[in-house]
Amino acid sequence: MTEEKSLNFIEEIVEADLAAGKHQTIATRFPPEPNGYLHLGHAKSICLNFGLALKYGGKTNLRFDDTNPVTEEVEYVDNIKQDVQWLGFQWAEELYASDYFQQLYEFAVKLIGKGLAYVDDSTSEEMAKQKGTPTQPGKNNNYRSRSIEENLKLFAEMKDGKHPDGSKVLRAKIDMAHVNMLMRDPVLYRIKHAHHHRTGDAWCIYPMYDFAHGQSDSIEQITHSICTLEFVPHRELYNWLIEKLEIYPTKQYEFARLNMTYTMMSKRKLLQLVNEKLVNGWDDPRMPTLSGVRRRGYTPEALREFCDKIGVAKRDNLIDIGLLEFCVREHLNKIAERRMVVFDPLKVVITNYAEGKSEILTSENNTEAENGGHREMPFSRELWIEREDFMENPPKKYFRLSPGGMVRLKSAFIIKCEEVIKDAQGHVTELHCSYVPESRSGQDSSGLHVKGVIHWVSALHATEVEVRLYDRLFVTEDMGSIEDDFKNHLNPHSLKVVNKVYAEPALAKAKVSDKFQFLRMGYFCLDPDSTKGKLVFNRTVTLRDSK
RNA sequence: UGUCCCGUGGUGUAAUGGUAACACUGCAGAUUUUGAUUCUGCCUUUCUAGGUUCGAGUCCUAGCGGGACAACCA
Repeated sequence: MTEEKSLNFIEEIVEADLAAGKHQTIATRFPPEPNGYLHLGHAKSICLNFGLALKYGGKTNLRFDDTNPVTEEVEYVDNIKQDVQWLGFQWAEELYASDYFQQLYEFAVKLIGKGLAYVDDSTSEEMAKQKGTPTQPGKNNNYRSRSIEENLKLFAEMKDGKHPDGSKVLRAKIDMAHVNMLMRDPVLYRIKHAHHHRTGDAWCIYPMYDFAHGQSDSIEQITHSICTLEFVPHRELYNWLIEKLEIYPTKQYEFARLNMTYTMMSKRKLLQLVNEKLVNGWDDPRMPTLSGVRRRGYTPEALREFCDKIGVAKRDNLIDIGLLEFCVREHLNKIAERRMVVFDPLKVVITNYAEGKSEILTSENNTEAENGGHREMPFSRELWIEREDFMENPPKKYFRLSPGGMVRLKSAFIIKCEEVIKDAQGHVTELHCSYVPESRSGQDSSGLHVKGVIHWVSALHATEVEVRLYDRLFVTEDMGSIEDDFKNHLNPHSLKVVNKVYAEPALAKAKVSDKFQFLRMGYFCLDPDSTKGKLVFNRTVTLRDSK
């Protein structure tokens, strides 16, 4: 196979490194902080990191960046692991930055010993003031000139719990006038008398991101440490620490994070939606979380295809959510069995069909699938059709049912509308139709040609289900550009529940997360809220509509 | 009035000094027992100005535009 696909800029770097013999094999890592659920932006990162290792024969570690015990929880750890596996990837090792706390502590001592770190007693307000601004240099304070011995002693005291939260920090001693704000003596360690989900109460000082992430990369001998663009300014510090600590020189590379129309990827804001009950949990099918889209009915295959299609580059982007939906439809079209379900029922009585009679017809499950097979559908005198599939005064290009008009009932017969029954208000309540017995699907000898084909369900055999119709979570296309509260942009119609939807009997056998195409209505999957008495289906995505 | 990153159709992404292309979207048509799928066609592109070069989307300079950076968050 000679499929030629151009490389993204990171693949080019990897290939160049491999070609130059810089590495024999590569190692990447996916480093989530366990303070929330994974979302579509993480999917991009996961596909990139794991994809690279798969493509070039390396390995990928799953490493939890758990250096802030106050926001992190095991619940998140468990769900993150589940999401990564669901997406279809397996990590080489499951690791935690907290595994390295002792090592990190020793790194800090080494830095102090080299005169490259000091204990600062300033408050965070004072430190902010001394730091300057992007256009003004910062100032040194008196703590900066403490002796190595004093720093060593004080840092040990911090570790031993002799000082309260916020009273002291350990800072790198770099340059308070540096043009890069991150190089103006960044905080390395802070005191937090907090219980950690893994290390318990063993520590009361915790390293900051900049003193944990790069060091963890280095300890694991990660060859390519890939992160998003907001970490570009951190790279200088990342390299400085590796150099001063004299440890394995991992290289950091940055790519542009995923942004999508009508949604939002901020973990902090997603948490807010959950906490304020504006959605029904992290796995609400409207959420851009992996657990949300999974419950919605998206498939890992579709997500991986999507990540492949959006590419990897360094410029800011806003991906049309329609592209994700395209990928979802593309996959579901191949794998989802078809079923007939009537959402807004209108009764049809077949006047020339014997009362009490019924017969079994068959319909293909999926003509797109290799061995899609068939299912049985009962047909009888009284049927439900979609109210929308009948019009009393149809426009020219309408080719469904109208008075005196004919239509094909999918996988069944051609019927003709003979009489429209209305109530006192003039509301259509029922249609009386005749059917053409020799037009039966597969053995049609009627010679009739009708353009319209509609779905239907036998009223006698229908099973009642609930359907949840989802729309975009936000009404604003670019949520990154708003200046007011993001909650002002929530779509009030993002969820519409339709009860009493009539489904063909074959659907009653559905199991949770089973995926179907409801003919002409969209793709649906069975929600875990379903009970024996009542099945609940989520609309994953509509069908393309070119009406 | 700083430093860094980035500017290619409507949206993404390619083209690695040699004919600007692929996908999505949109529009038009064909096929269709799903107005789906499938198929065909069309619309629409290198931020600006200089420079290097036989030749620049690509290299250089400047400008313009967008983004990032002043958490004891990651």
